[in-house]
Parts: sequence; C-alpha cells; structure tokens
Amino acid sequence: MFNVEANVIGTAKKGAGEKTKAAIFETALELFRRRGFEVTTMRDIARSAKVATGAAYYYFPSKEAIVAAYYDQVQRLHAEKVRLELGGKTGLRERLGVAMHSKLEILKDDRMFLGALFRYTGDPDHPLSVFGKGTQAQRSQSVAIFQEAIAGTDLSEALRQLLPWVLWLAHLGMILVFIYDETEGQQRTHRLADGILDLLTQFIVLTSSALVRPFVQPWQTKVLGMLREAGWTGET
Amino acid sequence: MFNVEANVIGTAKKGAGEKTKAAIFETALELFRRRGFEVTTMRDIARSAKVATGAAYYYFPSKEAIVAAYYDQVQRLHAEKVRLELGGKTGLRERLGVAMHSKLEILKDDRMFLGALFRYTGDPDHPLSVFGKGTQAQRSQSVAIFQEAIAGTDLSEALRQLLPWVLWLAHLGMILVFIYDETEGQQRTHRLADGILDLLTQFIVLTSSALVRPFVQPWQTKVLGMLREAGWTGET
DNA sequence: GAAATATATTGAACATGTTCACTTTTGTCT
DNA sequence: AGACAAAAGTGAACATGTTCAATATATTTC
Repeated sequence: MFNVEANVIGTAKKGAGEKTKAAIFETALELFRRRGFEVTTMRDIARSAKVATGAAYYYFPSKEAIVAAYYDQVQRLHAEKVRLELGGKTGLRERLGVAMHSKLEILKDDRMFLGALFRYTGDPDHPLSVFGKGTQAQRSQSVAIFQEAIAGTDLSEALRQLLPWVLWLAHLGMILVFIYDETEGQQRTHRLADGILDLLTQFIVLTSSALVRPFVQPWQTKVLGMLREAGWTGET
Repeated sequence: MFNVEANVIGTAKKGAGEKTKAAIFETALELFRRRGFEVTTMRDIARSAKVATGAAYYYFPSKEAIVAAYYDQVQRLHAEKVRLELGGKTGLRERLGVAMHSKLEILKDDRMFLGALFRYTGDPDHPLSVFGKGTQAQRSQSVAIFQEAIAGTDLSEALRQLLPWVLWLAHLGMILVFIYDETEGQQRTHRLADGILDLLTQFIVLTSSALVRPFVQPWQTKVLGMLREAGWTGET
C-alpha cells in the first residue's frame, strides 16, 4: 500500500524488470570482458543471466546497444571523475590532461569490446553511429565534460565554443588508438594524448599573446571557420 | 596445345572462374548502389549473378570483402588518375588538391556502401580493419599515391617521410565526412578538404621560410616526433 | 476482488552471413 | 582416350542476431 522509498532502491515493485535488466547488463559485460565481444552470443548472455533470449532484446535493442549502455555509464563516471579531479586545478593544460587521462583510466580494462562502439561509424543512419543523430544526446554530454574542463580558463568566445567539439573528436581518436595500443598500460596512448594536448595548448596560448597574435590569429580564425562550416557544432 | 595470348585476355582457359568472379562482383556493386549495402543479401547477389550462394564465398571471403575488392579497384583508378592529372603541376598545394579531389570524384556515386569499409575500424584483429595488419598492403599503396603527389616538391626529409601518412589519415577522415555529407555534390567535403590542405601547406611553407623557421621549427619537430612515436609509420 | 491493462518473460521461428561435404567441370599427364 | 588432379560450383546445414505471437505476472481500475 505505502510505497515510499520504493523506487529509490532498485528492488522496488515498480520496474521490477530493472533487476533483470541489470543482471543482463552485468552478465554481458562480464562475458565481453572475459571472452570478447564477437565470440559472446546473445544466447550466452541470456543463459548466463538465467533468462530467455528474448528477454535480452526486451531491454536492449541489439547486442551493440549493451555496449552503448556501458558507454553511457562510462560517461557518467567520467563526468563525476572529472568534476572531482578538476578541483583546484586552474591551468588549461592541466585541466585538459585530467579530462583525457581520466577517460582512459575508466576504460582501461575494456579495450576488448570497446571497438563495438565504432561498428556503425560508416553508417550515418544507424541509431548507434558515433556521428549520427541517434547518439546526439550522448555526444552533447561528452562535449559538456570538455566544456567543463575548459571552464574558468581565459579563452576567446570562439574558442570557448569550438574547442569542446575539437576535444571530443580528439578524444574519440584517442580511444581508437587506445584500442589498438598493445604497450604496457597503453602508455603510448597516454603519451600521445599528452603530446597533442601540449601542442594544442601551446597554440592557444600563442594566439592569446599580444606579441605574436597578429601572426597567428588569422590561422585560428581559419581553423575555427572550417570547423564551423564542417557542421560539427551545428548538430541539426 | 599452344596457349599464347591466353591469359592476356580475361576470357582465357586458365582461370575460367574469373568471369564468374567478375559477374558476382559487378552484380554486387550494382545491388549495393541501387538498394544499399545492408539490405542486399548474399543470396540476392548470388541469385542475380545466376550462381549458387556458395560461389560468392568461393571468390570473396565475406560480404564486406566485396566492398574491399571494390576499394582495391578504386585505389588503382586513383593512382592512374593522379598520375594523369599531376602532369605539369608543380605546386605542393595544387598537387595535394589533385590527390584529394580526384579520390572523391572516383567515389562520388558510392557513398551508399562505402561505409562498409569502416565496419571493422574498432577491431584490430579483423583482416578488414582499416588500421589492421590485414590491410597493410592496400594502406601502403594508398600512402604511395600521396608520396607521388608530394614528389618533386621541395620538402625536408622528415616531412617527405611522414607527410604521406598524415595525408592518408586525413584522406580517410575526408571519406568519412564524405559519407555523411548530404550537400549537393558533397561540396562541403570538397571545401573542407581545400581548407585543410590550405592550412597544411601554409604551415609547411612557413617552416621552410628562413625568416620564421626558428619559431616554427620546434613545432614541426614535435609534431613529427609524435607521429613517429604513435607508430603510424613503423607498420610492424 | 474481478476485470482490464500494462509490464515481463518465454522460446520457437525467421533472416542472413557463412561453412562444408559433395558434384561437376576443366585441364593435365600418360 | 582414360585416369587423375585441380578448380569451379552447388545447395543444404549451421550459427547467431533478431522478431514475434503467446503466456505469465504485476498493477490499476471499478
């Protein structure tokens, strides 16, 4: 009768299926981690989670959608982690470093199935395409994290607007490199991220310095103009 | 008994299956173009080509492999086209423009199924991964085209070595943008390519000019060093 | 509390990429 | 020509992602 605190805890009446969904999700991730994405079948997942095959599809529209859900979770963790680690840090370079490296740390054990995120990259109309309309919301969230990372630093309006998108794109490339990186602890990816961030911040600082600005400013304008035209920020 | 000129023409005795292979290939491309890659089934292709389903697999290890074969053909066409159009042109910017735009022209009617090339981007071990070992040969060929494009121009040794790889990567991104580009004749992609090439060549020219070199050289060194470390050129 | 509705769950059926044991065709050797 | 081997081609069977009609369970309505 009284049903307070009910849906606070996940065990409540309403949405009893939440538990099932969670079970399927956790089981899937475990199998993905242990055996890889391709070799793990939906039947495996369902069986391991002690439900019928169809149940998995009741909660997730596709196998890749499970990875997408995982990535949603990653984004939440990342936002949290960044907010935490950003405290006190005021330098642009340092803040960007936090945003990038913390992401890699979150993903560190999941390189095996992360590739599934890129499966529909070449398919503009697929709901799970990294660049498609269907993932716009997640994209915005991810961009927002980088917005937060550059918040408080002294940047031009144009940069403040476009930099987060550039960083998002760079971070996507970074994840790809990460997947391919077989070096111990994926140090190569970490170093590459540092290198790119070094260059980027140096460039930005340059364009802010009154001394060289006249020489570099037109470049920045051109770069930003291009990005804008490329439509990366419009998000029709 | 005498079997000269035989395998010169494609209709020869040896390799009679070449005709079948070609039929399957052409039929597949036609269907991909008319209906799209996803909706076209291997059974469709086989039926249209008047062979059994298994025949398609006798010649192509997978559905995506057909697109890969198409892309091989594209590369040959591209090499040819570039060699042709490059005649006379000596400016770096102009030559790079030829390399990029000619590629887009070759691909112009095939955006519908080009996305299949990217299907295994996130799967390092798949034989058809764009960045994987299995596609190393095609990658080298593609890089060679850009090598040819920058040949004859006045560049430092480091640049001459790394620029082709950078261009290859850029051109890959360009194809991706191309696939998503719904503007008339994909002008947006063409403009983006021009913009990026402008920036790139300006940067290169800058680092060559004796006047500003001292200021920009360290940057170039850093960028090139990073690329090298990233292992894009090693190709283990 | 019974009927009606919404939510969960089932497992068989389906579609399609892929494999494979088997047959047919083609070319070679004697 | 006939035997043999290699290449070409067949189509049924298989594996797996996905759909769906049917059923069970919970919740709401009256």
